[in-house]
Amino acid sequence: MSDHDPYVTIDDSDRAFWGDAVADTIETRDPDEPIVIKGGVSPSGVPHIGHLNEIVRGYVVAEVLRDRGHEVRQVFTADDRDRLRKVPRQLADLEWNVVGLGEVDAGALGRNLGKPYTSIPDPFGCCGSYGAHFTNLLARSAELLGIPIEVVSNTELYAGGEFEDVTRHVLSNRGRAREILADYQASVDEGYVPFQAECRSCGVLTDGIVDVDPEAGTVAYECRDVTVGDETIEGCGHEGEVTLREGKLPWRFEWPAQWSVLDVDFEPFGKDHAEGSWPSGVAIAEGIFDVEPPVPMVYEWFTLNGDALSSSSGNVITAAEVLSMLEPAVLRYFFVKDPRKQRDFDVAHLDQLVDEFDRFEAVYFDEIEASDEERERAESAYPTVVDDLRAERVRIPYTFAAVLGMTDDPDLREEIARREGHIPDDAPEWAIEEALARVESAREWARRTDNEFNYDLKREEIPAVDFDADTEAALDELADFVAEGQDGEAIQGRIYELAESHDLDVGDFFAAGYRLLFDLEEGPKLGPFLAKLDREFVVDRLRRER
RNA sequence: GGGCCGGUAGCUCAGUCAGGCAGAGCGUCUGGCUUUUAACCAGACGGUCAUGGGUUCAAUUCCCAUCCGGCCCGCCA
Repeated sequence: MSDHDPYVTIDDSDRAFWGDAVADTIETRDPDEPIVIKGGVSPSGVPHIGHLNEIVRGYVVAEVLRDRGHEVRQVFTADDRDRLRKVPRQLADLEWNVVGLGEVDAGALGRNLGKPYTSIPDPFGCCGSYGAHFTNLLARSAELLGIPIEVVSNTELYAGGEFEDVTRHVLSNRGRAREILADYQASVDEGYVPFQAECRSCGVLTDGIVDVDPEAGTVAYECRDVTVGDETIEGCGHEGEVTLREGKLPWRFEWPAQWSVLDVDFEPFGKDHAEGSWPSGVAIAEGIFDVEPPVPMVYEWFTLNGDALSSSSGNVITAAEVLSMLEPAVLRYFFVKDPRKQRDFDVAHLDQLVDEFDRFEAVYFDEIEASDEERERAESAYPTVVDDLRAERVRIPYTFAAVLGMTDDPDLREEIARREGHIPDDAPEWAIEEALARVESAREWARRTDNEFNYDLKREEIPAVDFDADTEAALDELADFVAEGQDGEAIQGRIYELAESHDLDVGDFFAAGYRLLFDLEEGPKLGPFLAKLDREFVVDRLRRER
């Protein structure tokens, strides 16, 4: 079975970039074109960045293969005929507004446990079903990242008949199917039938199969209780018959069936599948469907801010939220890193991720020193994270962008960025525009994490202040000094002098300044900051006039 | 209980496949700016490579055991 160890695809390669390792393995198989790359997830609730592994890991490999001249199809199966097992705590509308269950009809959802996602009404009423709603959000996540995928609904594969032959084939060979699966699952017994029927009476997917006639294409069932985790969903007891299109294969068979029907050449999957579904899937693909399993790749799971991603506990972050704080290219870059490592998506330290990306980019353009290893990785990985390779692009360091975010005047932002040397004189217009777009992202990051960059210049209205006479006198003198057009360092020095000459504590005097500008006790280095704001405003504000 | 993956500086991570002086960025500290607050420049500090054994001239790297985080053997990125 070592031939199908899903870890060796990357482990056994000497490539610096895992995407090359996978692409090499795929090429070794000499697959027909277009090469098919698949991912898939149950549309069970709000999609988070963990789910994006199923899309972005495949995309990275697709891009490497395309760079090598191959034609590639990236399909994504919405495994939407799976059962709703539990009611999620949170949902999201199509605009990514996360809402608690109380805001929708939770009772209605609770009554749908055990039914396929696509048989449950959309709680928001905007899509054809619960499944369609969350598949829609998954598709939108891909779109936000600029990744083209073909979304395939499992439900449609069954209902439309594309899955009928494989389903019949499994049922015709159910004895053998049972034997193979029993090697991997202790619970498989003599009476096991690899099919779940959608009860005509209550709609629950039942395992209570009493008879099958593959040739006629019918399955007789009795709607028994279904055990899902530690919950039991009551069956209604109805006895009836369905066609092969009105139910589904259990996951262990459905996955290899997808490989067969969709002709899958490569599929990345989470570590949860590495030792369960994957080996049994390989055996079923070879022993039942007589197809070669795809090239496998295991990815480790992410944590978010140090804790497990968990829909039920609410520790999730969506693509939309992430992309409010950084560019799509940076998020893609996160997925270009080694899939074998457990990785934390740390919102508090997003600046480090962005800095790392900037460096990665600079290595690609040969602008900084780097090891051969780093260079080799950037060479083939960078083109998968950006759409256009443009050496003239401009990147303002993320934390500096956060500083610029303290003011919302776009011209001032650009002026400061230029003065500090973060925008070259000959930078093209598009590059400046994109560079300054990062300011909005960094601002949002500062706001969300409420970190040391979260200063909000109170430009519109002066904060409520109450200074003593000495402080007021010193502020007036500082205003006069600023009015003369002094530079930042001079203003900084003057602040000290004024504090001393008016017998004020230096710290208190600085705090007065921060209070006037930000309604806070501390802030960025005051002199240079004052020098960078428009002078009239600063002078008026120091005089407490507006 | 059996098995699989991960653990490298305060933080985020390279490096381990193929054994050969322990790496980067950020943070911290120091100095520069004639005077506490850096978004600038220069420099320094920082590690028992989770722990303990073993193999080897040499181990972060290979082997064994243990600890920690997570996963699989029931469903689920």
